[in-house]
Amino acid sequence: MSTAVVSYALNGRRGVAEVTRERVLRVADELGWRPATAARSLRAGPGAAALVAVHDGAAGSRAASTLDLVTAAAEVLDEAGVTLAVHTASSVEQAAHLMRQWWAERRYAGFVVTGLRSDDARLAALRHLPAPAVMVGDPALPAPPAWRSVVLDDATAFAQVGEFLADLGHRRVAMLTGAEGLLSTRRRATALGGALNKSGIDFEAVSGDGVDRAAAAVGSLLSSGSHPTAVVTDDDVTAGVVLDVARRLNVNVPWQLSVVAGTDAAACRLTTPSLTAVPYPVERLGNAVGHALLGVLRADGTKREKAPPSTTVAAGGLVVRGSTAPPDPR
Amino acid sequence: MSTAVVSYALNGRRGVAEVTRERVLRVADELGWRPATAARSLRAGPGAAALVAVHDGAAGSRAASTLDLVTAAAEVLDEAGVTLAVHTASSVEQAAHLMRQWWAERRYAGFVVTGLRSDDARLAALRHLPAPAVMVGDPALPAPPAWRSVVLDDATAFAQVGEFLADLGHRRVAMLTGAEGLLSTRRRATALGGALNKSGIDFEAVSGDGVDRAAAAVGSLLSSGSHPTAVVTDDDVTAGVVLDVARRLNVNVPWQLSVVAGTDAAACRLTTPSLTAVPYPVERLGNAVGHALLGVLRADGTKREKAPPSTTVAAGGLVVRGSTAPPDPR
DNA sequence: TTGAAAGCGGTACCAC
DNA sequence: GTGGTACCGCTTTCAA
Repeated sequence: MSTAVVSYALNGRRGVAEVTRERVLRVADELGWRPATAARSLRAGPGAAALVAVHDGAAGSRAASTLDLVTAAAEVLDEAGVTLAVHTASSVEQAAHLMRQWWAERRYAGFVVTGLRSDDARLAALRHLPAPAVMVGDPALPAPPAWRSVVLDDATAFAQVGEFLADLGHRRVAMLTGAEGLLSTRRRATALGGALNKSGIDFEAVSGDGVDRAAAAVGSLLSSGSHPTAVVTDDDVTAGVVLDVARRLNVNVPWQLSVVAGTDAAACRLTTPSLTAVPYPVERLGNAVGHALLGVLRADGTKREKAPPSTTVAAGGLVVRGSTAPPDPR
Repeated sequence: MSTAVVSYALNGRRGVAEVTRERVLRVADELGWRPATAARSLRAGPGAAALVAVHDGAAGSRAASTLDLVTAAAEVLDEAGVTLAVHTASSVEQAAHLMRQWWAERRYAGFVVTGLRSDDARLAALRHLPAPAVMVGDPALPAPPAWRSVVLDDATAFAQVGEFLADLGHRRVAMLTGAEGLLSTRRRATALGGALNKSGIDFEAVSGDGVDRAAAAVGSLLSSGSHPTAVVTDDDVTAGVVLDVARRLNVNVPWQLSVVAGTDAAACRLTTPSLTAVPYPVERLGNAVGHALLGVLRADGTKREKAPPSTTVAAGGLVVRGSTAPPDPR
């Protein structure tokens, strides 16, 4: 039997007698044989994509959820025979460098980019390649056709937080934003501030990048004479810090201070009081990333499909728990 | 100029005129050319390794540190031109399956395995391949020569915790262990229990697998008439839960209850009181993994080197913070 | 329906 | 020191 027959049989192409096919499949299985990725790639191009996680602390607590995202994406990708690898880089620049290099080496067929920042070196790098890419979390920017975005609609959710706090009667609200350059945290602050200003409520955004700085910021916020009656954070860890600082300063949560975590996580249910939080639908986000990636990889290989360049994943309604209440009239 | 000359020049082999070499390198650089991974792999075999993280919750808070580990390992590996990819699997069995498949596809040259469990399917799978592998965190088991281990000596650290608590005067100590099958948590409990028993101190290990169960366990532990005066956890998140439950039950930490986190993390410094913790030297662990991986990959390619099959990384001395004190004589 | 053969992009051996 | 060439393992075209 010739190699061509085997190849046909294994790849499910027609033109092989059913008996022959079965025999081939059986033997391959018995031998535990699988086609070598390298040989296959040499001919057809790489069949895998990569996500280079920037691991410099600015990503904050979202580092953990990267693996959740990938797991969810892999669920979708596995069925299509695509694998998604995760790598880490210690800076945005290094991430850009790695992607450039790996693209030149034809190691990966495309990339997934998370945690976009303003002036992101990765964007510039990818644009020049040009490699298929999926941008996760942030609104679609003017992008080459080989890109697709998966947008997390947390702006709506944060606006809702603003309305919620307004309805409770809060008049002064502060947000502890995440890392400086992170696009998502700025977008969240804008949405929250917009909703609050519309109700004529005082809003202030304070940099809470990193737990230590967050702790310091909350400290000075609460020590001032008339401090805000509600604090919204960018992530769950920072919200925990707020609770702790408040407790230390004898500020009662939720009566003297309401706290909202910008990203829900298991830990939010376990604090005292438990944390009201904006859902973070990693799983749906991951699935969407999987589909977007398949689209962008296929579109590149065959004809340009007219797929929507962007999918929006709703964050969902605020999960109200014990850390929010009407402000104490004092 | 022929392809052979180019290949020689780029790979730094001798037998090429210096002028020629420089010209080749310069042109390659200008063109942004890099050898295709697939073509290279086809001849020389894969040049990358993979870590398949089991992502089923049992890994607990250590999920986040996987990326730290990989980052530290990559630092070492980059210089040798080896890349380490991370993938996730939803169970030990799936991880084993993926490694088997990827080995058959000659996609990766070796694997890194973390979070070993008793009766681990990954061990059996890898043993049958046989693929070069680095086992992280647990003591060396009877292993094929293509394996190497990076051992975290947390047993010593946990024994030290026992002595520390004994010296403080505690007479009843409990440990909240992590996921059932996890080898490391069992080893830690054994070391702690051994040290305590030697001092004639009452020791009890309770399953605290998952935050909810941990909370419940601490609750019932503290509600009983004469509860332990010290609790040791397997990780930092669980320690946070202990603090919270204690606070809710009006058990004063550290005077009525001392708490020790089994794995130090940034969060341990920020609780009130801050958490006494066993250091978790991810970075050193990662570097060791990098070196071990290089060793095991090279040993496979060329001659069998007589490198030590196992590297031990000390956890280091207990970091004493505010959550531990002599027990209240009541 | 099957077999033979040409690449894919490098590396390494061989003469020159 | 340099150029020609076989080969890595698979896919695919073309003839039989």
